[in-house]
Formats: sequence, C-alpha cells, structure tokens
Amino acid sequence: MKPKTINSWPDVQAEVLSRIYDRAWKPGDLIPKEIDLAAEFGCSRTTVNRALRELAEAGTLDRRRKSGTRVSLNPVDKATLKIPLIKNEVNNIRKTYGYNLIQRKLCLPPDKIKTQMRINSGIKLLHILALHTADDLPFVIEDRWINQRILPESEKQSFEDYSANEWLVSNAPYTHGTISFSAINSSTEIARLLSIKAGEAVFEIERNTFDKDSAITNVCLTYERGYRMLTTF
Amino acid sequence: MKPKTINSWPDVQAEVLSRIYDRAWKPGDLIPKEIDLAAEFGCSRTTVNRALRELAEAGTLDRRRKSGTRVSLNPVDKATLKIPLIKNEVNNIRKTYGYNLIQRKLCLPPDKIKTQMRINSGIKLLHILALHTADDLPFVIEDRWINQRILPESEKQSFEDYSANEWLVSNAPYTHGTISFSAINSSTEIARLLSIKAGEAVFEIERNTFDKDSAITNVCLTYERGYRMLTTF
DNA sequence: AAGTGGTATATGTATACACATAATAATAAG
DNA sequence: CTTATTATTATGTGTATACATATACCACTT
Repeated sequence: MKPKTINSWPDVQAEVLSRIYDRAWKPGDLIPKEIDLAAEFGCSRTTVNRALRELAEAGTLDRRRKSGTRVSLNPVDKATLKIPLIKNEVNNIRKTYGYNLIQRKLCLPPDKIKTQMRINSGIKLLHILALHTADDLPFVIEDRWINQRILPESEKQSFEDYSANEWLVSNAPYTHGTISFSAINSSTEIARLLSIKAGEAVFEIERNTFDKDSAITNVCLTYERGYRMLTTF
Repeated sequence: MKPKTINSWPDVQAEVLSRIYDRAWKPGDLIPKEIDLAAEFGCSRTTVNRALRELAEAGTLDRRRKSGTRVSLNPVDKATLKIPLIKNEVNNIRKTYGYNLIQRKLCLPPDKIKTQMRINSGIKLLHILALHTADDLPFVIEDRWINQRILPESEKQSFEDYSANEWLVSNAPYTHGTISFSAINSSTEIARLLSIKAGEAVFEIERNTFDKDSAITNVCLTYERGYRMLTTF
C-alpha cells in the first residue's frame, strides 16, 4: 500500500473532507493551522490556503483570522440552482422546443408588478405574454414586463420569432436581481394555456433583474403540471 | 479626476464586470489574455487569474486553455439557495418556533422512497412524521425516512423534543445529495395537518442525502400555503 | 480529403516570499 | 476593576517564477 501523496489543492481538499467525514475532525473542532497542514502534507501554505478557502466558501469550514479554522457546526445546505434558458431546458430533456407569442402590449402595470419592480411613477411598460412548448405540449408560460426606459431597443423587437427570455440574456446585462419560487393553484387563464384543469397546482418562478437601482424586467414563469426543479449538492 | 488604481483581485473583478456591463466587452467577445490585462492594470498575472477564475466559476466568463477568455453568451443565472434549519427559518421571520412529533415508527418504506434512496433490499427504515409551527400555526410538515443501518444512533433518539431535521445536521455527515422543488395539490392528510383545504397548492422540497453509495435519509418538506422561497443574485 | 503528429500558446497550478488585516491575548493606564 | 493600548498570530492577498496541461493551428503524410 503506497502512501498517497498530497500536493495539489484538490488532494488537500479531499483529505480534509475525508477527515471531517471520518469524524477525525468533528463539527466545531479547530483544525491545524495552514502552516502545520502544509508541513504535514508536504506542500506549500498557498496550496493549503486554496483548498481551505474553497471549503469555507462552500460552508464546510469556518475561518477567522487569528482564531483559526474550524469545522462548521451548521454546514448550511447550499443548493446552487442553474436557471437555464427555457429553450435549453427543453433541449436538455431531449424534446423539441417551440415558442408562441400570445400578447405584446405597452400598458400600465398593476400595482403588484410596480411594487416588485420598485417603480413609483405611472409609466407604461412593455407586457409580453408567451407560451413555450416541449414536443408541442405546453411547457411554461412567460408573463413578462419590460422597462423600456432602460431598454429602449426592446421597442424594436417583435418577440414573435424568439422569446424575450432569449433576447434579454444577451441584450440586458444586469447588476443584481431577486428570484422566488412558489406553488399556486392555476387560474382558469393559466389552466387554459397549459391545457390543465383550473386549480391544479403549478410551480412558479418570479424573477426581477435590476440595473443598479432601475428595474429592467420582471418575469413570472409558470411551469407545466408536475414540473420538478432539481439539483444535486 | 484621479485614475483608479487596479491592483487587488476584487478591483480586477469590478473592472472586468464594469467593462462587460458597459458593453465594451460584449457577450461572445474574446477579452485580452491574462498577461496583457496584468500589464494594463499594473498587477501580476496571478491576481488577474484569481479574478477571472471566480468570474468563470460564476458563469460570467468562459475560459479555455490556448483559446483564451470570452464573455459568456449565455450567462447561466445561478441562484444559490441556502437551506436553513427549519427552526432558524422560523426565527428569521421573527416568529416563535414550535415542534410536534406525530409519528415515529420502524417500517418498510414504499417503493417510491426505496427508489429515491436507491435501496433494493427489504430493510425497515425509521419513519418520522412531524409538524413544525410558527407562532403556533402549521408551518411545514417533515416526512422523513432514516436509514438506521448507516445511522444506528438514531435508534436512541425519540425525536420528541427536537426534530430529526435538527439532530441530523450535526450527527449525519454526508458526501452528497439531491434536492428537488415542486408544487402539489395537498392531499386530505396534508390539508388536515396544515389546516388548509384539500387541493390547495403547496410547495414541496424533497431531499436525499448519501454517504458515498448508502442513503442516509430522505425527507419531504411540505410548506404552508403561500410559502415563497426566495433569494437574490 | 482525411487523418497524424508536432509546436506554440493561454490558462492552470505549485512554490517561496513579503506584507496586510483582523482579532485575540497580553499589558499598561486610569 | 475597567478601559485603552500594544503585541502576537492565523488567515488573506500580491508578486515573481516555474512548470503542467489542454488545445488550436499548421505541416505533413496517406
């Protein structure tokens, strides 16, 4: 049995994780300092630092200057959800993607949207309603409001051949945003578009993106019945 | 107007992001190589590398050896969801947390659970059903299966005074897991526990955690009506 | 035209070193 | 005994340097 050599940062990570997992280092325990680990593993402190920094970012370790590094007591489960383009999402499940524009209209947003987008004035916004299909079956409804004051080019887009979802990613860089997930009983309108019965539970994602303080767009995506959003950690 | 100095990796990141944001570097564009950026900013390649590596991990940049670095065409929106302890979740919204064990029984799991946990044999699992409350109102149902073969200590726990949710975080280290989010129409059983009407849409999170190849636990969390899971990016 | 192999190159990683910073612990001052 | 100051220390960051690795590109063969 050859002793495994530990001299790359992934090696260090693996070794540290294995010690945590084997309970040699228990939650709350202070682990040796970087210099000592470097000496033990026969690598440089830089390499140990790289490995531990990532584990701290992942929430596995808690690090504090002077105090040292300890195993997290409450390793917060962090699930990173990748939110792909709907087109890609459909292609990923090996189905044929389709897109239908239902409505495109400049109008005054309801209060609910104004609140979400943090808009006070009575300006009109571009409202887009569209249906994305997978193998010709309803997949997700896109109900979107676009701030034309921030995105004047959106006026020229008809959004008939490709979705706002698609156009925005490469035309509307944002600084930050909010996202929320919820379950709702489908309205008659939603039920009709998704070809389901009114009242059936559907999964909704509501997203707001901002350019500094200005809202760019608000979108509510209502998925087909039984949709599951999944990820691993 | 003093020229801002760029010599720390956060500075480099900010500058790169600002150029992407100002469309000086558009999606798909090849950006200067690390050495050139280092020269321009007056810092070392290591510093530039650190900054760009993080942006690539975040999905903002695409990097390939020899080819170089380009601005992502499809910057995948990544939302990182922190999944806190239910107790903390309730405390965070400034409500009083309560816990009620409904059932604790060793029994054979249904096929659906066996599939999720990748269990073939006919072993019995510990089944826990409990209700978490916020200000004495139903908040979330915890429906859990625990593999006692992997976690023998769980046998001694009554789970009457504190939840499995809580006990497991500091007693069941895991290697990986899966998580899925969905919307369902509440069954009569769920409706009764949550004090809502049967059929009302509720938000569900199903999680599986594993120790290498062995399933540790499967849990299905069914939230109160109108629950929203939110995060920012 | 299609494959084969070599070379140049941008990113990826490891190292030694230096200094910065945060935070604890020790010390001095009141 | 409390508060302010200072020293110490572990992590955080920046630099120069070296070598590793993936891969685009070109030359060459078949």
